[in-house]
Amino acid sequence: MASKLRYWLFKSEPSAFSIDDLAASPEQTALWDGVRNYQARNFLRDDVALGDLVLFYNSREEPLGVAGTMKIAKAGYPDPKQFDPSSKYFDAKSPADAPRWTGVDVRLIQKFPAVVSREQLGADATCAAMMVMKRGMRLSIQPVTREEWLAVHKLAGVRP
DNA sequence: GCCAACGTTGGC
DNA sequence: GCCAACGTTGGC
Repeated sequence: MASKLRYWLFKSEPSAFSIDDLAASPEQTALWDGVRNYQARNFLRDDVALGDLVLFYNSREEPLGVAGTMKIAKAGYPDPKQFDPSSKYFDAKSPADAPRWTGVDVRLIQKFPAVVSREQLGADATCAAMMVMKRGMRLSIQPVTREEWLAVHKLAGVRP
């Protein structure tokens, strides 16, 4: 029996990895790596499952907001960058036989016609309650509800 | 660029 | 195991 589909929000700085970068990736699929926060890692490792649906959120750089959607193409596996000394995400303390950090593969579903801004999100009763709208909530991998998923699509003017 | 909020580190 | 110092996140 299939497990219940979950909904998530992943943050990325567009200058590091944008939704256009994802669209330009082979098969519009890429490794979501570099998560170095334990709570976010636990979500990636334990809860994010194949087929789950994800909001792509532009963090720290304009245009802030939800740029589009993607789905999980491969569930959690060791983030290779933790073993790459040339990477800023290298972690010398991560044991090779028990990797500390997890990545997942994501595949583009759609880029929204325009980024759904924080102003739009804040003006919507459903979206305003999302974790990402809370001040000081820094978690880069967040669960969202089905209602929030649908409300963001309504604001974007597209079908889920 | 500012600064508040948060997570991690390290001395004790 | 506490907690101050420090580094990072992230909106403004």
